[in-house]
Amino acid sequence: MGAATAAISRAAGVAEGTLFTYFKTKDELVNALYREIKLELADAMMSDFPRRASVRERFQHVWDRYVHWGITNPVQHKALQQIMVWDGLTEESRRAGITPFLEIEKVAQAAVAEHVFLDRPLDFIAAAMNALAEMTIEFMRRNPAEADTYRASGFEMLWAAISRKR
Amino acid sequence: MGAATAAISRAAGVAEGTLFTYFKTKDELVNALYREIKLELADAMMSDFPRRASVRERFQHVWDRYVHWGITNPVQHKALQQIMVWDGLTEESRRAGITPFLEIEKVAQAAVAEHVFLDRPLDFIAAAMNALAEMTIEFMRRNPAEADTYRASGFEMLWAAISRKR
Amino acid sequence: MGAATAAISRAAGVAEGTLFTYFKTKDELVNALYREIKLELADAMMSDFPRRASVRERFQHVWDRYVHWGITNPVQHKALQQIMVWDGLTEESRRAGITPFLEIEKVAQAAVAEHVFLDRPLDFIAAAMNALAEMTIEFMRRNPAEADTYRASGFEMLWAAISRKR
Amino acid sequence: MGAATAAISRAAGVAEGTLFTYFKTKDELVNALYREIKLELADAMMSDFPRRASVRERFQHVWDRYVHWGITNPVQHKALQQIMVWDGLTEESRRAGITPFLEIEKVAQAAVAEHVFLDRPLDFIAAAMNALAEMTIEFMRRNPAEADTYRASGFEMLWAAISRKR
DNA sequence: GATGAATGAGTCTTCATTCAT
DNA sequence: GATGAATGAAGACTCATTCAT
Repeated sequence: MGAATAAISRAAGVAEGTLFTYFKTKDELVNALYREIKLELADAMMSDFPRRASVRERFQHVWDRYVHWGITNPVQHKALQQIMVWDGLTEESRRAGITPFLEIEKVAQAAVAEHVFLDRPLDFIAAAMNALAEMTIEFMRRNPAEADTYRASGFEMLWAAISRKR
Repeated sequence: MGAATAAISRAAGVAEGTLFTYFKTKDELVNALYREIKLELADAMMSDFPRRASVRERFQHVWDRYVHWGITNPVQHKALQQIMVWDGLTEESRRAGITPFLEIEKVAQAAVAEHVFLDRPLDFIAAAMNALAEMTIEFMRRNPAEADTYRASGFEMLWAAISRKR
Repeated sequence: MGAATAAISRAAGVAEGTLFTYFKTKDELVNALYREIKLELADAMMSDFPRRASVRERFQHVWDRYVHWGITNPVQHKALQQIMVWDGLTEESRRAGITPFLEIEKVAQAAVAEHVFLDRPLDFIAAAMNALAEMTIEFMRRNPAEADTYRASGFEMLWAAISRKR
Repeated sequence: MGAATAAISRAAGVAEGTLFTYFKTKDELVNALYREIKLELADAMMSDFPRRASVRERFQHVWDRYVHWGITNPVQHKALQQIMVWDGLTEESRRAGITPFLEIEKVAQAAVAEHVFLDRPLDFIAAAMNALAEMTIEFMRRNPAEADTYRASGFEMLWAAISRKR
């Protein structure tokens, strides 16, 4: 689906048969690709993470890195979106894809404990961030001139959505 | 992709060839399907719309109807998600798919004018609602026992995200 | 195995995809082909069968028709040989392929009852005929000038092998 | 065909590439395998050969060893059957495969000279033995409880087929 | 206008063969 | 000489599309 194995191997710079020495089936390949991209994304988000900054600054860091990665890696970003609505993604891969983001959940956990965030399930908070970031990336891509404005507005929305008012 | 034309025609209760008397290609068919489902969804959201209620009540109405439709129409919802990341969706269809939701944007416009909402692009607000609703539907589907809690929490997030504090 | 689906469809005078509207897999196709050829062979053997002639004459008739069919239908004959040692042939097909030859077994049965044949399992007798006929066909094909001699000698061997001496 | 070179090298306990330092192509390898198995079979048949026994006893010896080898070496036996109907087997290999069996033909030759056998081409006699033995092996394999009966009956058939009556 | 059998380009996958180590 | 990762041609199979009925 989406990409033919011929296209994938071409993109990877290997022969078509080579893919199948590493992955038994295309499904397996796509699942592995999903985890790989998720890891890359997590790396991008967590590098230079300001562990001692305020909750808001830490979230802002993660947000900025996320949307920046989305803009500068359009191919991977597009692939990720398509894989996420694909039927062949295993529950196992889905779980594995979340793992690298647990650091972020920990920050959220602390924020809930400190009454900075409303008391909501952590994965729900993480998913909200994800959803708003994806939608913000889309607007940034379509309107590059206003990209910075969208990035800032998007984060304001997120912060308002998850933090305790006042 | 995703569904073969053979499956689509079977689901539609017509012969395989018949599809192609109405649509020149499958791409055209999928684009039409997209608009069709979007219309259904808009209908579901706007029926019984409380035109005279408060901004918050009107948004709550729309939100509740949206997530309810997503839960009760899983097939269409899934199709929609897949079509939205599909390469063949035309810009024209995308625009047409938004049209039925202009009513909602009008409400948002009024809310901005009345300083109920922050001053943001209306389509950005609409997209935020969409993104949060999709993510909420996902949680409701995976955790039916807590569906109502998620629906309410999701709306609180949305409202906090777009409304002016205090 | 042996023949590619491309070759089979070409031989059948249809497009490659057409095969798969009639058979779900190649295995299924080959199994069907096996039964088909077996039926043809049985037809060839049993047409003009001299139901009232002596046991020997009836066996001679069957023998002559068999080796003649093998010589004049080399493609089908070769296919049959290859399918018979193929792993994908189902037990069901094997049984179905034998059915048209039950008439011959009936003759053998009568011959056993009349003490014309030695008292051996009927399928063993039939298999002996089959084995000797196949080997005879091979010699006839390799040495067309002596074909008639081989056909006659082959039958003498068979008759000696299965009939009661003197 | 039937077995991939990967499987063959695994069975042989060598690396995939190693096969091709000994054989230029798979065809060549299979041809060599054919001769190898034929040699093994000939060895099995001719060991303890009772050179001074009667013609019948010598044939019986060969027959017993043949069917015994077929039963106890199912893999090689199956391979042999498949190679024999395979298109790539060279005429040269076919001839070479027969060579180890010339000893048997010599016995048959003597038997013809002594008027024990009917006057038929020696290779025709050998082929008949082969054909009946193969078919007998099949019955023995499918019905192990009656294996000895089939082996004896099979030989009786063979002897009747090739020896001069009375 | 509706049908569905037939088509063949395109897809995933296998496997004999090569070659750098 | 041995290895096994890499290759790509060839194989089985799918599916959007056509067209005679």
